[in-house]
Amino acid sequence: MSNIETLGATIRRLREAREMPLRKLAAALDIDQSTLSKIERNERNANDAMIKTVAELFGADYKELKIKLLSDKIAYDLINEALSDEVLRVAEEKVEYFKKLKK
Amino acid sequence: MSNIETLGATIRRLREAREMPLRKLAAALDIDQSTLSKIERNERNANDAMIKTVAELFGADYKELKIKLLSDKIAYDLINEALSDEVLRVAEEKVEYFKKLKK
DNA sequence: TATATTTTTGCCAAAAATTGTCAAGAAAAT
DNA sequence: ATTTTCTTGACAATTTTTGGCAAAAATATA
Repeated sequence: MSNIETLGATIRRLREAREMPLRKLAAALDIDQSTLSKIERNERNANDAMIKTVAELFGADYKELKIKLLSDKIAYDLINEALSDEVLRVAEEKVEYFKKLKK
Repeated sequence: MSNIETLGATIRRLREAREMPLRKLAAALDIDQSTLSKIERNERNANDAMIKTVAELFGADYKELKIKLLSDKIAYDLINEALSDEVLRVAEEKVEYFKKLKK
């Protein structure tokens, strides 16, 4: 299974599989339907509360949604960046290093 | 050589090696000295123009500074995130995939 | 110690980015 | 053709980021 699917595409896929209209999911998420439309097309950001609700509602894995939410953001920032590989490698080192420091 | 050093620490190290006061480097970067102080302690973000100037001024590698700038930001966002490893792995896949699409 | 210099801090206002909402139009389904 | 769903663009409200001042704190120098 591919992890490349964006969070927006994932939400849309889950929603359409249940033949649920935007309007209804938007209501469940307590946002305007236009906002949800944009989220599904990756023009707006979802947030933690939203993916939690989506996970519960559709029996999806919250962690997978979270990974998509965060990786979308990073990928978007790096898409036009020539040094993206090194950036991610160094970021990984830093995260590991600073997590250890915290303990 | 470790890549874990933050951009702020790097700038400070380069500056102090030349015994240059904050005030002077701040002037060269066209920002307030208090802002530079915060940048060196990673309380504020530097930007591309700033690292370009720093690279020229100190004969440092612009690309390395850029990598630090971007990786600092990502690492900071992920430091409190349990799923950081997966997030970075997926982000890498996405960047690769979407870069190909662009071509 | 006193003085000068450098660095840090807190605060504020301006600018930029994000968010939420509405209403109208386009697309799709019936 | 009518109804329903989805998309788009615009707007204000809110939040976040930025830049700069001015005073306090820290450091260096005489």
